[in-house]
Amino acid sequence: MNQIENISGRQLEIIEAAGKILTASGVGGLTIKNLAKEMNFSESAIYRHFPSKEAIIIVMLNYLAQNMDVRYHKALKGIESPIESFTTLFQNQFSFFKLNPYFVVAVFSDGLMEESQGINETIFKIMTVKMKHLMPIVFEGQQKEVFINTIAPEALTHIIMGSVRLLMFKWRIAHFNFDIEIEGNNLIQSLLSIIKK
Amino acid sequence: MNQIENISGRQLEIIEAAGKILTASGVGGLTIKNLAKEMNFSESAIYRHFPSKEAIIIVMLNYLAQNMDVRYHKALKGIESPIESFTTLFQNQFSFFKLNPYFVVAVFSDGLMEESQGINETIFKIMTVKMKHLMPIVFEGQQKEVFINTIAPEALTHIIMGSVRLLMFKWRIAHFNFDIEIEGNNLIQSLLSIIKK
DNA sequence: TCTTTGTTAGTGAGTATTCACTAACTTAAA
DNA sequence: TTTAAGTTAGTGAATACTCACTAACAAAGA
Repeated sequence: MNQIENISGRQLEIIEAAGKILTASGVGGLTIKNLAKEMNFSESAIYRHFPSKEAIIIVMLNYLAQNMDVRYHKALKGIESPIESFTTLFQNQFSFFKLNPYFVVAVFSDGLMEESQGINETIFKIMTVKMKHLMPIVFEGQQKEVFINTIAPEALTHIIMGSVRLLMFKWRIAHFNFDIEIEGNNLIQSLLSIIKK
Repeated sequence: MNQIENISGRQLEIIEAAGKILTASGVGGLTIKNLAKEMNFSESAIYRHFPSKEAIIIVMLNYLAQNMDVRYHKALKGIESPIESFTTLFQNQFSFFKLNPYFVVAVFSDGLMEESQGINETIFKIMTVKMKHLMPIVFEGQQKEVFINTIAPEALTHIIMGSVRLLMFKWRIAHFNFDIEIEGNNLIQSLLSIIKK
């Protein structure tokens, strides 16, 4: 889907510093000044590695999206049962979020979005990556009659993604102060108990 | 729940101007300068009516929350059936959002949230108002065995609220370019077809 | 093996712009 | 004559970003 981005070591460090700031202080804290402070060098040095703040965010989101896509592919490989696929997909997602909480901040923050068309498109791409993996699972589950058939796959996918997003949101406003893997698993079970035939 | 706020005519005008800006330009566009321009007077005149920008947002959110609470009460009065209550609650909500799209921008924007404790609390209060009305409907539906019982009412409420939130989000990033009442009704039907026993 | 030349990754000072907010003044109505 | 509601003209702080400059290193030619 996407060509492999060539990210230098320093660029990766900067991205990780940006993530650290996002987790700690949110979108509002992500300034060039704070980024430079986190990297222990001057503000202008940032611009040796990125042309703009927008570029930093876009590269960061792309890097994470790519990471996510690869993880999903690996995790779902060889799994046949839709229920197992469903469970694996979300378990994988929750453990990824646990590892990279700033991803949640970035993707679910509208502050980032409004200004830049490029950032907007990248976030949209991430939603698409997620859909790309979830939809076929739901569809196949309905075909094989293990998931309920009384509702269109798009509608079912919407409901599933919405509840997952809300869990993310709650996790974020709780400042990541509960175990997203445990709560995520609870949600998976709740969802399955509803959509299983 | 909340004492009636005493809002002057001018204050209400300013709140409505803020709403107009939110709808058109999002959280980033809501500045005192833009607010003054929308009101056709100088920036400093705003401060004749509000002590701070934060106060404007808080009063606005409180006003909307109160409005919402009253509407829900009226709409649900006299309805017995949980399914009808459920449908009415969300139809009411979607028509309210259609009338006040800026409410969606305000409440679902994380940009607003981060900065101020006061704003944070007000948004939390709004979520509570919504929960206050939805939870008893779900609970009663489960008691009367018209809604499924295989899942805790909290979990069911979470899934419902998540899918509604996601619809709001989609509506917003589509710049309000579809009919939220129609799509909302579709969602209500989808949800009912899942949670009805 | 020097020496020239170019590159990479940094510095610190400064740019224009935007932000919320304020002091001092004016005007008009009660 | 007091007060409410407006004006003009500012403030300081923060923002992303640019500028001229430099130390350290790499490569290539004499």
